[in-house]
Amino acid sequence: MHYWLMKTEPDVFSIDDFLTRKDRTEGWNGVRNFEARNFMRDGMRVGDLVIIYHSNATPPGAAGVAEVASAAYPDPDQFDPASEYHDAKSTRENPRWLQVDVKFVKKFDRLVPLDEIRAEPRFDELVMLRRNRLSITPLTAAEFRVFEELGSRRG
DNA sequence: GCCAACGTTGGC
DNA sequence: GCCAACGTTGGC
Repeated sequence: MHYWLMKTEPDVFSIDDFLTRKDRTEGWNGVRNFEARNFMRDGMRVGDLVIIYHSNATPPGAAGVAEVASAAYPDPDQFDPASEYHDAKSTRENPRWLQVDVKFVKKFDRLVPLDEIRAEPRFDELVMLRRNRLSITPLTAAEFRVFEELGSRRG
């Protein structure tokens, strides 16, 4: 079992949007960074747990939990010339970009804001804080539990 | 292989 | 909207 943090802009896809999808599952398309792709391809397994993080939001922060629901497979948008995610260098024989399916588990009782993530000593080694802009990062089991603790704090 | 230009991310 | 960080591209 591995743990991950995946960023999403809530204006595009938020934790609440899982509830509008079939099986509360979303294909995590649009990842266009090789390191993030490699995490999906080489690291993720069905059942891994994922913190869903809202970026470009007010405030930004951790919004809930999801789980990996498929192995990595080619992101279809890369083959679509009309898509903003189209990649002319990608072929169906040798696709560059992958996605996984991600299934809703729960929304936190409250958003855990970035300020609080930064201030938390148990997040001193958090890869998301150390690696600017990387949209998929690994978590330790301990870090995952801290997110759950902070997200379930009452009022 | 170097590195400057360019594009994107994402907090503010 | 600004801009720092930093990954990618392409000329050489």
